[in-house]
Amino acid sequence: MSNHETVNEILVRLFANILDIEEKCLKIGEFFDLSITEMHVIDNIGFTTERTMSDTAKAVKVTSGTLTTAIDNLIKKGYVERRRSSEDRRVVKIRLTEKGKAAFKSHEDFHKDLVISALQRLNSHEEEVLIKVLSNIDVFFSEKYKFAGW
Amino acid sequence: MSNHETVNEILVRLFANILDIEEKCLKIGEFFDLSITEMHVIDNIGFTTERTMSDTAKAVKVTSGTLTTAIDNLIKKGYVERRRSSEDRRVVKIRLTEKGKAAFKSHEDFHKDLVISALQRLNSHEEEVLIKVLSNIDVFFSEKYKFAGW
DNA sequence: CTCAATTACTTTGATAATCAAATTATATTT
DNA sequence: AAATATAATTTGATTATCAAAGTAATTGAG
Repeated sequence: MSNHETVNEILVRLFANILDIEEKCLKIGEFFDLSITEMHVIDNIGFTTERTMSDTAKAVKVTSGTLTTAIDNLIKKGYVERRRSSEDRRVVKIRLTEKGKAAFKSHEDFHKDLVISALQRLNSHEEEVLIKVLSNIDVFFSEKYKFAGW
Repeated sequence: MSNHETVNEILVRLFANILDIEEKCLKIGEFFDLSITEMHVIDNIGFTTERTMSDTAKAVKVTSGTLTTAIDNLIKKGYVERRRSSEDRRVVKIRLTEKGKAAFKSHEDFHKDLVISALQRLNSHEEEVLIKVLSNIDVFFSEKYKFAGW
């Protein structure tokens, strides 16, 4: 098997596993009532004082209708607060509650832990190779993105 | 910025975009009537002479009920063939049609492009290092999160 | 050799995530 | 003041998914 095939195979498997692990870890943790999708919305809102629905929808790449229902659920579960802007009453501002912030931190920690674990056994030369490759992939995707249209 | 932060940052961005990009690339190509999920099923069936529903369901990590409906649709769209095994009549064997094989190849090309980009600017020594690094991470994840294989 | 248990798959009934299009309320422009 | 544009929500649909129930075929224990 060529290097290319090997790398492809491992990358595909890694990608599939990481998503799976993230989901499973979420389900057994404190914030088990959040789906991956909801966690990513929380992640995106982050610690910003307040942000609008439109900004958030654009950032997480869903329609505003989809975000409305996502936020409805997150409010029901106590992770997010919503209020109308007084400057422009069409605008709705959202932000994380304390519980939402806790979930954010927990998710952040999970990521940190994953990366630390993954890099633990690498010497600095190996780390550099890995970073080079990740950057290349990153560039590949931004190129693709450009033409994939938006 | 530390290596850890760099890796984390790139990984987060990569993960946020990868499915999205793959989806967009799919939609503008010849096989626009396939969803990402369906393409992954096709990818998994591959060029095997024939495989069973159970094997495939396990490999793509969905229940057999979910796979049944996925395969129903792929058959409707002409990508997959299904027949009962004559040795054991409980077993259903599936395989790609010619159209399915064409879709498989197209998806494979996308991945090849990705890997070629990823390996750009690496010399053969670095390629070896990369494979070692990726393999380690891969093994590490399957070990550490074995429990996630519930 | 038979029938209870197991296996392989499909069906059913439910939920979550998503979109496009219609709707509502507000702001801006002409 | 009326027409247009914007921000968000609602509506109606689709797709992916699961768990549990159902069906058909095979295996194995007595």
